[in-house]
Amino acid sequence: VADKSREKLEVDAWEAFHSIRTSLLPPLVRHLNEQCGISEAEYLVLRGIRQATGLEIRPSRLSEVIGWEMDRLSHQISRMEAKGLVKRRACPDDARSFFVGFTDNGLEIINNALPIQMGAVRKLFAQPLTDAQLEELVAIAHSITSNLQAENLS
Amino acid sequence: VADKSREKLEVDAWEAFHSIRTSLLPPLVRHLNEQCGISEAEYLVLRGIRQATGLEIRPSRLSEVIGWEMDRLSHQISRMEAKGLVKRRACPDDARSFFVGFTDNGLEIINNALPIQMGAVRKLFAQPLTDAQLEELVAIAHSITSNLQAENLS
DNA sequence: AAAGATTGAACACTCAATCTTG
DNA sequence: CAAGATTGAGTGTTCAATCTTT
Repeated sequence: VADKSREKLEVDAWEAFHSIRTSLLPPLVRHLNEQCGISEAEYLVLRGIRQATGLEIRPSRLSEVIGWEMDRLSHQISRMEAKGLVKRRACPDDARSFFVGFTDNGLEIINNALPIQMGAVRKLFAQPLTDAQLEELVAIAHSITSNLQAENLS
Repeated sequence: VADKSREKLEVDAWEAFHSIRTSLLPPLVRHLNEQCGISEAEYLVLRGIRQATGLEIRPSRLSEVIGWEMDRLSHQISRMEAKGLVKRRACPDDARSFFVGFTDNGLEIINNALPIQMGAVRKLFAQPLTDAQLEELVAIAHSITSNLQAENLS
């Protein structure tokens, strides 16, 4: 009986995790779109660049910061450059690389979007949870990512 | 000081939630692809159909079961029909609608994939967590989705 | 008009192959 | 050859518009 209830618990928790994803992300993304005029991908890239000290950053570094593969980032930067949100600037040290920086419009948009999105996350994600639940989420994520290093699905 | 630590907790928890998403899903999807030859979208649709009693189901019902909008599902069914994973069958009651069912190949694939994917989820997601943590995830999801009904980001 | 479903365009992501510079 | 980045094709997702049947 103990095994059976553990199994049900596992399935329920997995579905719970997915229900958070699927219920929370769409309204957040829609809100970002309507209030700030940018997509989630554009938001993540602009936020990543803003974390850089000099308001510009090399793509390989940016890909680490936001956890994307280079091919994904390269496509996204191209689309955003075409839209006038970011611009590429030559890199003096290494001719293979370059810097990505904001356009004036891109900087204005992300400065506007950051507090708006943070407020929305707070309202929809954090507000209904207790301190203990927030702490537990951090612990859970740590357990899962640690275990991931060890396991490899063969 | 209390407000400050609550704010940090909220940001940490939000990042923790995302780190689960971004660390767990890619290996699971890759595993599904390599072991079963299908994508995540194909898996979700096939699993949804298998939950139907008669091994076939109407699209509008399927869209509720898996939580997708109809346009997304319609595109996906078309691609899967072209690949020979599912087939459309006329619906006698209502000429606007139809039934989606498995092809022989589609049924074989999902019967093979279900236990494989469940095992992978168990190994990467559930195994490192305690019973209490799994229960907490269910409670957290419930709090968030309940709150979502009340809030609307104006 | 409402319900069930589809379509085409725009945007996003992944894979494998490629190109250039170090 | 390694590293940094790009490209093109294939797949997936969203939005708004559309079409048919009820």
